[in-house]
Amino acid sequence: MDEHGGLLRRHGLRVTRQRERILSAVSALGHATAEEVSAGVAGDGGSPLPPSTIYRALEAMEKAGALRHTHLDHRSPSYQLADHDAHIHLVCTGCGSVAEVPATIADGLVAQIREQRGFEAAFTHMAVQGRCAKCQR
Amino acid sequence: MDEHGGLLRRHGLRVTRQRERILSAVSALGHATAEEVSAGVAGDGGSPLPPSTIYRALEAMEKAGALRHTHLDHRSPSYQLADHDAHIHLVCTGCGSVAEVPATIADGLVAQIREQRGFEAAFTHMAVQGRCAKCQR
DNA sequence: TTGAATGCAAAAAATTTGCATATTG
DNA sequence: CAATATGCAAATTTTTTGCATTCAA
Repeated sequence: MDEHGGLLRRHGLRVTRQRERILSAVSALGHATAEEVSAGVAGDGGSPLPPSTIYRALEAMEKAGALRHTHLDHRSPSYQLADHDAHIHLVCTGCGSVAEVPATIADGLVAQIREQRGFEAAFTHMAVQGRCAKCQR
Repeated sequence: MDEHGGLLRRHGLRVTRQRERILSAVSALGHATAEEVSAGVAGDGGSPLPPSTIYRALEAMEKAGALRHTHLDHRSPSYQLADHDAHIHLVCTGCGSVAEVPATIADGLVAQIREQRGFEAAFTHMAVQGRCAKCQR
């Protein structure tokens, strides 16, 4: 459960209890905003973390390459572990659920955009809005 | 230049000078955040608009269907005219430029996601991060 | 006239910064 | 020990709300 120390070390970051708790929260939630991380660590038994610690830790871990972020909904950035397989988020506008599909599904489209525009698109971790099967009924 | 009155009327909204100015700014900029709209209307000769007016007008116009929004960068929502052709934004992480490609380019991918997941994806107006041709060099 | 829209001021959220202290490597 | 990270408080920034007034239909 708490072998996030290795992840931190591997990315050249210091291993602190706060960052391990933050990583645990992100890992447990799959993807989380600063606020969700805050709520997450609040529920792990330890004392709550000040916003500055959370914001700075997320930023540092992202810069170091341990985390990535996208915008799933219409607000704050959501962070995930970076070593998670590359994928696309399917965000349902009906129920808010978030499913994932391997990013490779977009390979054809990426190639097409590259040929037509010379633009190298990164479909990794991106969010696509839509309606899930359940909400279409 | 200012026939946005029709657009407002068509969507069941009242035609006010403020909303016309806001629509002009959005239209001129192509896509704009609340802050950019604020700057835009400040530069049109008229008096500046208070934030509440801008936020409420954008929200009302979006709800009425005259505007749409996406998240181009890592912050606020960017609004556009809804009658703009459906398209995908190619946002360059290098220079920040935003290009557009017709949404139909993703038809194949949309079909694939529908078949595999039953998820009806709306690629319309979405943002895709990447590197433009210029920034790849 | 009457409901919708505005303007202003103030409140609430969300994010960032400065700095002294504590901690990791 | 030196560099990093933390905690706390306060400052910014961004967005929302209440309410009296104005305006479009």
